[in-house]
Amino acid sequence: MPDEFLLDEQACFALYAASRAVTDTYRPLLGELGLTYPQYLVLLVLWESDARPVKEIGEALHLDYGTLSPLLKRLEANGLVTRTRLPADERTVVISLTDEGRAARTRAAGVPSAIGCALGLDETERRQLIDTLRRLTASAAAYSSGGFDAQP
Amino acid sequence: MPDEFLLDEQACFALYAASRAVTDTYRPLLGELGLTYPQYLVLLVLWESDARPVKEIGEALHLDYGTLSPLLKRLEANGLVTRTRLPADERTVVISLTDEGRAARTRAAGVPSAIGCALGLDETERRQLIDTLRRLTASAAAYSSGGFDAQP
DNA sequence: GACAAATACCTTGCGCGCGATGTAATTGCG
DNA sequence: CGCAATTACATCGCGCGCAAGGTATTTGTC
Repeated sequence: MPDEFLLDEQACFALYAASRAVTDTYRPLLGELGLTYPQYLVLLVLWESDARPVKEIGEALHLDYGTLSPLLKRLEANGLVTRTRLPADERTVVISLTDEGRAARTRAAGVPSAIGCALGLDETERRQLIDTLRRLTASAAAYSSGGFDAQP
Repeated sequence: MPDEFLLDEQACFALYAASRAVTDTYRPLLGELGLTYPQYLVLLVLWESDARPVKEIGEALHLDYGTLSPLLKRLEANGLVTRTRLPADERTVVISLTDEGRAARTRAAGVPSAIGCALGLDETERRQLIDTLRRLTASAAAYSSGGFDAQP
């Protein structure tokens, strides 16, 4: 049996390395738009459906307020989104795209295909990778908050 | 054709989310040992072969000096490694395990299997995931520094 | 209608991760 | 040999990512 501690045997390290390699690939592309990868993810969420409370963005991206609050302030400072308190509930802050935020989608038109090309996976592999990663994420999340595959 | 900008269609986001979910799973386990996940990775490298220059550790983990230098100082401050300049070449700093650093391997004995369980993948899936991620990482790295699958 | 609990968000602190810049030691080249 | 280029590492600044603690608003309960 191979050593459990061997770096190259570990799916976790492959995941960790791959994730950073992908971010590296995004960096020059998004840099031209003045965006980081997490900021781009927030825009993806808003391009799907605009004017969403911070909570919903956090749920979509699995990010908490501690990460999102300053990130959204930077997006606001860069003129891509606005932050408005909901009159019906003064606790919730709704994030909306500005004209420039919507225009950024056009400017980013080439990004998904460029990345798709850089990853070098065919459609079958891509589908299967997404499927495996989603089950892995769900399994890890269940383990982290429950001990095993238990209900809350 | 589905919207290229859809979050759930993107392998990159699945990767990003999975990577953080895995780190979340490690955190409580490594927290008991006073380690972070990147620090644990450095120890994995040293447990494989001790007394390595910073450069080699960086190559193994795909991390640069800007990340490693302060991280290794923290490991030193916590008594797990020593940092010694090589007499033959005063530029290179060799990182070596202390007794406590070697003992940490025993204390971490249960970590790999606990994580393996948390991920919920069978051996076939695990192998294939590692293989796909490695090819993806290599492809992304080639793209990032060369334009396409070119030689250096 | 008062008040405790819950909710939505913000701030602080710390550890990465990476680009940019700096420094000392070594190598290579004429 | 002399000196420029290279190498190995350190430092700084900034943006995450997350835990912990704080504030303001709303909801639920009596």
